[in-house]
Amino acid sequence: MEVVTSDKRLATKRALLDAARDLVFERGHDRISVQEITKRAQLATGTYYNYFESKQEIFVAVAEDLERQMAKDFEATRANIKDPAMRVAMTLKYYFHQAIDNQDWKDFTRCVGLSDLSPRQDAEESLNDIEIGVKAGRFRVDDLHFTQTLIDGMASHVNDAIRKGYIGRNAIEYAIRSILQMLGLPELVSKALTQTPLPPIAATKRPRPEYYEKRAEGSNIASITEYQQTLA
Amino acid sequence: MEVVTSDKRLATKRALLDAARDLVFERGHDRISVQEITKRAQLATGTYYNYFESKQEIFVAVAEDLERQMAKDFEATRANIKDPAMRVAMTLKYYFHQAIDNQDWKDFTRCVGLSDLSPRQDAEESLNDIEIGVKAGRFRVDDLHFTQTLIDGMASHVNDAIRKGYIGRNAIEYAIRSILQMLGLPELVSKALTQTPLPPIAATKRPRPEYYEKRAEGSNIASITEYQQTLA
Amino acid sequence: MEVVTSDKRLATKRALLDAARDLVFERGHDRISVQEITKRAQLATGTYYNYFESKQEIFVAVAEDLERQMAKDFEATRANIKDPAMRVAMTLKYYFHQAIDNQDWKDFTRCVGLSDLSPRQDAEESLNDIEIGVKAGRFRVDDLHFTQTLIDGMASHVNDAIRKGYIGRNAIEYAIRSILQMLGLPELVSKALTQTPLPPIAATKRPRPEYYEKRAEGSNIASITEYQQTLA
Amino acid sequence: MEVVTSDKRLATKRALLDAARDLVFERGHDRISVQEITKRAQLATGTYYNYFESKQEIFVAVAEDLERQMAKDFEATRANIKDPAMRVAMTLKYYFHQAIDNQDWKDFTRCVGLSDLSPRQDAEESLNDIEIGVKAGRFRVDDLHFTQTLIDGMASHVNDAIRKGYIGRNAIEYAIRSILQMLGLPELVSKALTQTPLPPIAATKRPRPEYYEKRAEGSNIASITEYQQTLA
DNA sequence: CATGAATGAGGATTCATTCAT
DNA sequence: TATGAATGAATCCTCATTCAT
Repeated sequence: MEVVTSDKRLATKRALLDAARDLVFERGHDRISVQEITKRAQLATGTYYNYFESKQEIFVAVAEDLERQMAKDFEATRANIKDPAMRVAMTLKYYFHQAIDNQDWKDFTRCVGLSDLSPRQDAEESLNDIEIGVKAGRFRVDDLHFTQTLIDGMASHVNDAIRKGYIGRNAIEYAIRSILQMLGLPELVSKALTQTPLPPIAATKRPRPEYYEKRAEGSNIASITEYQQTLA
Repeated sequence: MEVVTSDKRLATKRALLDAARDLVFERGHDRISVQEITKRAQLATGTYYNYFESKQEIFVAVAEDLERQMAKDFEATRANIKDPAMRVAMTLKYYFHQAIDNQDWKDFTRCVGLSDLSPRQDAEESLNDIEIGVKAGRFRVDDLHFTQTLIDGMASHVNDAIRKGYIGRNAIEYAIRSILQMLGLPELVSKALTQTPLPPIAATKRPRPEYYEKRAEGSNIASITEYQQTLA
Repeated sequence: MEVVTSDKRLATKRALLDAARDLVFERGHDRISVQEITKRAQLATGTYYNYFESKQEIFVAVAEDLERQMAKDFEATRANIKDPAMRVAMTLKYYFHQAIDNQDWKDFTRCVGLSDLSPRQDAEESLNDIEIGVKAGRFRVDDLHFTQTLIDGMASHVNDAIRKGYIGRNAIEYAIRSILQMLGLPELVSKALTQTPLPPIAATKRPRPEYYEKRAEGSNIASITEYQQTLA
Repeated sequence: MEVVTSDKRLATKRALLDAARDLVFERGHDRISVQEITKRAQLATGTYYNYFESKQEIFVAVAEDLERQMAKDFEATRANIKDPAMRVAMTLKYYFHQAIDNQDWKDFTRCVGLSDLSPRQDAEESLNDIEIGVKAGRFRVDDLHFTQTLIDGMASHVNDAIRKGYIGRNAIEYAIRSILQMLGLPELVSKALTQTPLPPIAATKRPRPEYYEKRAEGSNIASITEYQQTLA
């Protein structure tokens, strides 16, 4: 309705979003009710429906938050990739791996019944990436918008198939290579770009139990002896 | 209570179990009600509670079914492993990989809120394996029962940590090696056994969409071109 | 159906009755199901309906058991009362007091929703008592049967009113006196008989907590000091 | 939570409470369902659970209502008792007798499975009474709060024992006397206070059948002749 | 916009009763 | 007769959603 969205409105919405997210992460097992969310956010039940049309909607919004966080984590790395083709390749790789490895994302979406959702690059940004590649003469694309949508659909589909176990994770490489070829890159170039490893990206993580935190810093394997000690 | 369980009783229980399993696999997204299960099984609502004490109970029972299926799939392979230590190693490996890769198991347990459950070897069988190893002089173990429980707990714990993303899948190898050492095998032997690859095991699969079925037989990667065709 | 009732049939019925009675006295608070009764009696659910037409019916039957027990407790005392008028007076008094003071009766009937029921003398026996009185020239009654029914109804009504608190317990005396006059005794005689105290009658009691048991034997008041000790 | 409770909220709660109470008094025999209560109160089923957490809870609340009514009935009488010791004695006597003789209380609590509940003086008021007595030098008490709780527990215990038929009603006198002595009054004084009869207190009664109503005004015994007329 | 009372459909569970074997 | 599986209505309770204030 309003183009201008007051600070207060934003704050209230933020409170609801945070409440929803925290509740899911705190007690993932249980069903979470709108009443609980509003209570947690210190708001009246009815207020919820001034911001979201249904219960499910807030969970989608939280997922978008998580997606934005991923984008932010990746931002600096992205900025350093000058070659448009490499940027597209790395971005694809990043989101594919997030879909498989980002524990917060997986926990959250599973918990709220959005298991089918894949994190994806912002459409505008993606479009931009392709356009830049085209302008730089690296890509050959007839319809920018359609191409972007196509890539999006492919990625979503591949993630789905991996999740369901129909195909293995190596499908990611094939998918990226195929997309690059589709954008007009020669086969060998596509292959090379695809094989380039993703630089390490520091994820903004939610707190984990201390023990594993330490592990994660060094080798990510804890000795069995230590495991045994935690079995008490 | 009763030692004698009539055929009819077994048939009804089977009908309920099948109905529950099928419903979960067919529409994993939604919550499944007892009413739906009994309707599907062509029974009255109340009948359910002659067989299970709560709604959750049937899901545990279905999980046990899946576990039994895994055991059956592995049976022939197991029988061919003569060395007790190798048999223990391979069995551990099998169940570890099932926990991570068996899609039916993962789908099902996630869907019914049993995500924490790990498939595990039958306790009796496991005990037997250890005992045989001891008698053959391969293992040195003081308390058979306790050792079995310990291994079970460790496996469960490792699976849990992997699922939560705290550690990587390579923890499996460490876990198996550590267990073997714990059983008294020398380090080098443990390592060697651990690294022996698991022979291919034909899983009894539930039907998949046709397309992926074909894929699965040959290379397990479908070309992107084909993917695109499925995007309609 | 059968005039001959086999021993087995009687035994089964007795098992059901005992199970029902015991369950009520053991956990008076809760609702008791037919399933529980049969389980306790080591019988199948369906068997119940070979003996009783509805769930409520068994409770009525148990109440009749308790009534029979009262009759038995009173039997010896009754036998010693030679005067027919006195016997009627004392019998009335006995049952009136049982209705008010017999704790088992009160607990049981309340618990199974039969609070309105009053214990009463067996109709046949009552009729007999009146007839004897008539034959001995003490009573003047036109219609024996009707008179018996009338007395029964009056007693039931008085008990009801006392239970509901509409009238006090002294109504019992008035009731008895009125009944005796109704049977044709002169006012003074009626009064005298009514005022004769009921001899002490040893009730067959179900076990009580030990502490109160001891009390009941001596004075029926325990000192407050002792009470306080039980408050821990 | 909320200090402010809207009028509407109070009205709805009152409607539920009244509906529950009336249903119990009207058809004490039957089980009463939440649906029936809400229907009677002209509300939706779910509304009930905005006011009470469980079915049982409303019955406790109604009992508290009845308790408040008792307190109100006794208020004027209490106010006229100047001596703190006498006030405590009379108050104890009042509630003891209510526990035994208040038909509404007994009917209600029995019917809803709260038979073990005893009506009791408001804790705050009771505490106050003791404190006044202490300040006036009539009582000697170390710990006001604890003493109040102790008295409460004793009363509850005595009522329970009377209800179960373990002891007679004369236990009340012993109980009161003992409590007074416990508060530091000399034996003779305690005895004297205990024996003081409770002044007549007009109870706020729910409507009774007309016949008994008239009775209650004069002698509380109706002649048997009249009884017979009601037997039709 | 915020509020929170009201709603009523939906879901888990119990249990009196029936009936084929 | 005994059995016990099957039934389905009844009941408690939850919660997404609406709406008057």
